[in-house]
Amino acid sequence: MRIGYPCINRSIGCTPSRTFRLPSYSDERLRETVKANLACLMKILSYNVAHGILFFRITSDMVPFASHPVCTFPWQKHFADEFRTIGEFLRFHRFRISMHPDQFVLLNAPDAGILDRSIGDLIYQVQILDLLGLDNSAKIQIHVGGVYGDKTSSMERFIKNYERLDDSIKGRLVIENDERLYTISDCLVIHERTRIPVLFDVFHHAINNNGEQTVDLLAPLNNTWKRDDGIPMVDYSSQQPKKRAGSHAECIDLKDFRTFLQSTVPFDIDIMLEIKDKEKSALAALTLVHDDPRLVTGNPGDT
DNA sequence: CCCTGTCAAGTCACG
DNA sequence: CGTGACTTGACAGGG
Repeated sequence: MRIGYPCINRSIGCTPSRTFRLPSYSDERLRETVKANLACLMKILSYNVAHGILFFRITSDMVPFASHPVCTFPWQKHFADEFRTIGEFLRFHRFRISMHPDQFVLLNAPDAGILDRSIGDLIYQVQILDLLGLDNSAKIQIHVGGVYGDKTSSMERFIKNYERLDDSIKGRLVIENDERLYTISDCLVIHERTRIPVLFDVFHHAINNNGEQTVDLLAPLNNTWKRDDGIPMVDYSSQQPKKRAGSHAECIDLKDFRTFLQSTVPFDIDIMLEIKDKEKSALAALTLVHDDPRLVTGNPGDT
């Protein structure tokens, strides 16, 4: 089991998501931005190793406009050495890595242009993971997409479009339940047809479900991840008290997290903490686990 | 220097 | 019908 946090670190003094406005685009601006983002990523990863945090989500903002027509600069070649170095570091320390395209990536979009742009973005994210030299246990997690007034046909469209994807994308793609439209049961239906692994978002499930109990879902979900996929990834977050249901908490609710961990034994999973204070909550969660090893299967970082 | 409207992209729920 | 929310705020112009 590993514990991780997404994209940025709030205590380290740099961001790996530096960007600029589209009208300011130039190859030079792109080079300096990506260079700074890569340097910051390395800094975050070093911090994570020093603190035993071996699960990390790399931001899709690493290379601004990577899948936009304006970007013709061969950043893949230009930064190949930097990516390789970071990748060696990741493999040496046995990191687990994920990426999460933003809401504009919709594999079941009826609009051909939206689908094209979505696939373009997936190709970009695959390139990042490939340049890092990571195997197919490094995953790209997306939601099923929109409903477009007809859920059944929208799920069919997802399946059809998924099947047409290049194997390099298929090997890394996993689907995640969302908080409004597609539940875990929907994802499992799609899995039956495509064999795509299903990533369990605990928080979304609490808000949007078909009455399934978490404890009953763990085995079926676990089975959707094959050997090459690595152990299942899970997204966990806490409700921000007194805010609308679904808003992410500022810091982790350790009592709730402990209860969740207890319910997952004996399944070995990697847990992404989607909490606003990022590494701070990850450290708190790790401390909890170290103080009570019975909460997890295996040791933190041991898988 | 700080404030804040806006940013490449899409969908849906809510008020 | 405009706005907020989404895995993640940061840029850049104006005061």
